[in-house]
Amino acid sequence: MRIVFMGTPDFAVPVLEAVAEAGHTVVGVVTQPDKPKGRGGAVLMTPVKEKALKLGIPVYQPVKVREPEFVEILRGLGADVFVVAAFGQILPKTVLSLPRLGCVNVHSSLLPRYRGAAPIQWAVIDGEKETGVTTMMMDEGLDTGDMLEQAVIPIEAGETGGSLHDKLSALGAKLIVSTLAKLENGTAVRTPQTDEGTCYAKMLKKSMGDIDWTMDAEAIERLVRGLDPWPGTYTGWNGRTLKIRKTRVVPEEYDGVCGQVVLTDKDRLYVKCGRGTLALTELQPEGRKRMAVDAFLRGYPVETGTVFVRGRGEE
RNA sequence: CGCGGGGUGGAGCAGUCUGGAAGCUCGUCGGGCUCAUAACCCGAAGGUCGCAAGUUCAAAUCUUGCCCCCGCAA
Repeated sequence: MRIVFMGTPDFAVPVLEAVAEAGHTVVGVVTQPDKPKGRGGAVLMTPVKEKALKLGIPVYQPVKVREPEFVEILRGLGADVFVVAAFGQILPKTVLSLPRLGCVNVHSSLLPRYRGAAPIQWAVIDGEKETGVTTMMMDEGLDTGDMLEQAVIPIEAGETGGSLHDKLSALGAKLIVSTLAKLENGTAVRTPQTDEGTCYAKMLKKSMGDIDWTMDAEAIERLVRGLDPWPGTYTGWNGRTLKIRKTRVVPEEYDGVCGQVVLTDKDRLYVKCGRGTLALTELQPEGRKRMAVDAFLRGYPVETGTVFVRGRGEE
């Protein structure tokens, strides 16, 4: 089939690759405009653009896909179907109705749960036992279209937003190939989403990572995993920001206030939470790489009784 | 030219401002103590102080250029 692919971040790259390798003709790739990113304000290509260039596919980077001139360009590509994966722009009806077979989206959750921007991380944060990817026919709503296929995977004990992201990306790549085949030979089955059990995965914000030590240790542990590696969780310590990279829940309760270091020795750093205790096992001071807690404690002695606070820890 | 921190034995840090014998907490190896130990005691090995050039009697430390890592902001 003739396909126009729309996507932007790393998640979409394997999907684009799989579609191209499945023998379809990707006649164009639409991705977000390049923006200054990273240190020094360097302008970087989006991951999808980089891959598209390697594959020799024409790249389009409209500021708004709905601009009439661009819609005409899209129409001119004469695609049978648009495949959309983490594109980052809302497609208006005029665009959705262009391709003969419609627009198919690869969404990284088990719809109707976790519609929205950050379904992968929220599934971890909420402590879900499993998640997956869903392919669906796009409509004007936000991830509300009819579902085509779904693939499920369990969320492992130490799963992080990053590890799950990679797994779902690969899974989504396989699934879209299957879905496209069914669309092509007319065997695709559309299943409307129920309105029950839906929930939205709000966009992640840096401030979400500012640990509230009054929360339960288990909830904080999940937050740390869900937001790793980005945007990451942190706490205030000596007027500085200390990133919390990895933790482990300790069942014992200690006396102290929430956020207080209640036990520490060569390789342990226990912090009291709203309920339960959290052992910090991997940390990252400002300007440093992440390191195991024992290494951290060698260079940054922390005394029992120290209290971690919100923000930057200015007293 | 977005702002900033950093590269010192295997690990994490101090020392750099105020040049002048490379340090701390660990790890490793050997020995001792012990019923035993991740505990304790004694000893040892291990470093071109990111790279290059310069200033100086003397540079981890001052000057210049370059490489790499990281935090913030986007």
